[in-house]
Amino acid sequence: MGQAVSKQHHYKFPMVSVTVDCCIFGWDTDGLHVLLIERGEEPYEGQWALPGGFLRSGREDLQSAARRELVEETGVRVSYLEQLGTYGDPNRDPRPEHVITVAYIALVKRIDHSPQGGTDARTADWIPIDKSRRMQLAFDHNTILADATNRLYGKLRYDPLGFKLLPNKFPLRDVQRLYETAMGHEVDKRNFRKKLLEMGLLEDTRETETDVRHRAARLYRFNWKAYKQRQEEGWEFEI
Amino acid sequence: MGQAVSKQHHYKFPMVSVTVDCCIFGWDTDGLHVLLIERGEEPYEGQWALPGGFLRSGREDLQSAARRELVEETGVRVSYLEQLGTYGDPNRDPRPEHVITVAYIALVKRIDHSPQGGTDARTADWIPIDKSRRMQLAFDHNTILADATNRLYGKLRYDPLGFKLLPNKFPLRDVQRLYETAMGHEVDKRNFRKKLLEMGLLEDTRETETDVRHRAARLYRFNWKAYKQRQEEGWEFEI
DNA sequence: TGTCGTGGTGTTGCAATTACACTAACAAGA
DNA sequence: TCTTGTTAGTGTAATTGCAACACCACGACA
Repeated sequence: MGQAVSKQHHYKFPMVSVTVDCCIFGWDTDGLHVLLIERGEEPYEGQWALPGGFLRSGREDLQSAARRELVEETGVRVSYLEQLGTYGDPNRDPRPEHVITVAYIALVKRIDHSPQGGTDARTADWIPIDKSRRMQLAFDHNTILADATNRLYGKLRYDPLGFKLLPNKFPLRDVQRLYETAMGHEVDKRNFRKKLLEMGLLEDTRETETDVRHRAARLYRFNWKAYKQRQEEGWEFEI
Repeated sequence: MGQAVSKQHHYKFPMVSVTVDCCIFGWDTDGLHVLLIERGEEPYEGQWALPGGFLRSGREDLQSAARRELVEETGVRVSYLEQLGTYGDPNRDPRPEHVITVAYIALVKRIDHSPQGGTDARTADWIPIDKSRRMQLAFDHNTILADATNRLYGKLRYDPLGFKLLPNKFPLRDVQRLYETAMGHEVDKRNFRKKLLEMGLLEDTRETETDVRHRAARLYRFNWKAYKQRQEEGWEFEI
C-alpha cells in the first residue's frame, strides 16, 4: 500500500483511515484471473493481497482513489470500475488505527494490454480465480475477493459487463466459456449462440482467429452504442 | 447525527470522518415510505435527512454502527439491513473534514411497530417515497435515497426481501401492490397469485383481514424456513 | 334486497426454452 | 495427399412457461 503520510492531523470527530482495494479481473482462454500483488511492507509483508492504498483525504473521491491506485500499483487500464462495498471491522487491520476499506471491482481486457507486473518494486501477477481461493491473502482480502467474484458472476446475467473482460474482437466460444464459468455449468452451444446473436448487439467483423491449429472462429464485436440506445428504450439485457 | 466527540486524535495516516446513514423503508397500504429526520444541528439544521451518525472508530464495525444509529435516532426494529454503498466526494459535507458515509438499506415492518417519532429531540417521520423525491434533503442524501430505492426495487425481483416489509400476516393484494410499485407497472392478478402460490412458500393462515368494509381477504405468511432450505438446494426465488 | 367494492378463481394461445447430432474447415502428421 | 484430430458452425421439434382474458363470491351498508 503506501502513500503513508507522516504529517500529524487533529480532528474534531473520531476518525479512521480509509483504504481503497481493487479486485481486478481479467479473462484469458484458460479462465478468469485476478490481479494480485505481493506486499512489500508490513503488515503482511511478503503475502499476497489485493492492490490498493490509502485515500488521500480531502483531495479525491473514492473512485478517483481506486483509479489512481490501479495505475500506481499495476499499470493496467481498466474498462470498468464499480464499487463493491466497504469493510469496516475494527480488527480487520492489525495496525492500531481503525482502517476501513472500500473495495472496487475492476475489469480489464487482458489481451489488449498483455500480462504485466506492477510499475513499482512489488510483484503483481495474474492468478487464476480458483487458485486465488486457495491462497491465504492479507487482511480480509479472501472475503472481499469472494464477494467480488459472486457479484461479478451474478451481474453477468443481466448486464453485458462480460464484454468488458473480453478483447474488442472475440469468438463466440469465449463468450460461452465466460458464461459457463460464471454460471457454474455448461450450456448448449447452439442455444447459446442463437440467444447471443438474436439480441442483435454482436457485429460480425469479417475476420477470423489466427494462430490456432484448428478451424478458425469468426470474430465478433459488441456494439456498445446500440446497447446504450436499446437500454434507454427500456430494453434489458439478459442471458 | 451527533456523537460529536471533541477529544483530539493524532494519526500516522491521512484520516477521514466516517458516518453511517440509513435508508429505512416501510410499507403501508398507501405505498412505500422512507423514515426521515429533521436535523437538529448544523450543518443543514432544520432540513430533512437520512438518519445516521458517526462511526465510533475502533469500537464497532459498520453494520453495528448502522444498527446503533437506527435505534438511537428512530427507535425502529429492522427486519433487514444491507449495505448499499459508500459516498466519498470530498465536498459532500460542508464541514472542513473529509466526511465519507456508508449508506445502508433497512427494511421495517411498519404495521408491527406502528408509526412513531424519534427517541431524541429531533422529529422523525415516515415520508411517502414520491414525496421524498421532491424534497431537498441534506448532504447528498437525495442521491443516496435514489440509489437505495433503485436497488430495493431491483432486488425484489430475485429476493423475497419484500416480505420483510410486509407484516407477518398479509393479504396477497398487498404483495401485489408492493411488486407493482417496484416494477412500475400493474400486473395481472390471477397470474401473479398463481406464481406466488405455486412457489409453495406462502402458508395460508386460516385467518382473514378485519376492519375492512368489504369482503375480507385471506392472510398468508411467508415460510422463511422452507425458503432457506430450498435456497440451499439451489432453487432461486424470482417474480 | 340491492348495490358497491374487493376477493378469489381456469383456460387457452403464443412465445420462449430446451434438447438434440451432424457436417465444415483447417492444421498437422503419417 | 490422405488421414486424423480438433473445433466451428448450423436447424428442428417437443416442451414448458408466460400472458391474456371475465366472471362469480362475499360482506358491508344503505
